[in-house]
Amino acid sequence: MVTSEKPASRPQSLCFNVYAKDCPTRMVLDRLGDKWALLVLDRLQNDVVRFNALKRDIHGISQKVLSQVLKNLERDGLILRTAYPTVPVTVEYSLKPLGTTLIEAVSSLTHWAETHMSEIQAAQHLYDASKG
Amino acid sequence: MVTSEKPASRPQSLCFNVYAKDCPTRMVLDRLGDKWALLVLDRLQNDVVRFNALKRDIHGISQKVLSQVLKNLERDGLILRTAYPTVPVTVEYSLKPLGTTLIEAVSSLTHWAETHMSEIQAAQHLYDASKG
DNA sequence: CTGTATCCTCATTGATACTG
DNA sequence: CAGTATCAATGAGGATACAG
Repeated sequence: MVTSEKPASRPQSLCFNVYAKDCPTRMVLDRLGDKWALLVLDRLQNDVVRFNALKRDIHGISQKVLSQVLKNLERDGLILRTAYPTVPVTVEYSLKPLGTTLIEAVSSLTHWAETHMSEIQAAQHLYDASKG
Repeated sequence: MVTSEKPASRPQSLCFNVYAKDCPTRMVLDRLGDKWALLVLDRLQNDVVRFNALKRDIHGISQKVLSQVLKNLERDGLILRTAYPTVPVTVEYSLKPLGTTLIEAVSSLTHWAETHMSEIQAAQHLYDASKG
């Protein structure tokens, strides 16, 4: 796609180049865009949790999606997967330090959400009322 | 779905109840999950921009998606749409204060991304090498 | 210029069944 | 218990054409 080029006049506030596919911002947002990933990270924040416990706690997630999410998070170095050779096998997931720092960064966003949610809802009602 | 109930032992770090559909965190993440919305907000951070300028600057976005995104952001009270009755019509989009605060909150995430991206990539390479 | 409408494709997801 | 495999359905998103 685009390799560089954006209106040159203003500072690159979000990212060196938000249009580049390899932009860090894009990647983090993709990760957050996965609505389940963050719930998994959150659930692991203070606990070591097994696969089925995650599935049970994060209500609504399917087995397939959970295993996908876990694989991605593990690949990113955010969580640790530990398998014990019991019968049947036991697998535990836990947060790595990198995952911990991400959760901490995210909390500023959640704080924003809690603070401004009422404003957003008010704006939505206003908008809906005026537009039909 | 689930109305309450989650392992009660640990603090509700992310949200009062991440399983509830009306959880603020969910909503903000949904908004961020829309990969284009943030690019639009970013582009508006210091400028007032017209529709086609946005379309041109945010390379790869389609007309349809751009208009959807703009409508959502306007509905949320994050941006302001101003139409001038010229011929042909002129429409300008700008950031409202609420949108500005969101962008600021997001910047902590982008900072995390820039700081830790190399660690993630290293982890990915390690993972790919070990798993084939 | 600023959109809306339509069609179409492709990726994500859920459900289900099966394996080590 | 902890996944993988397969299939069907749903919907987001692109391309294109058209309208105010």
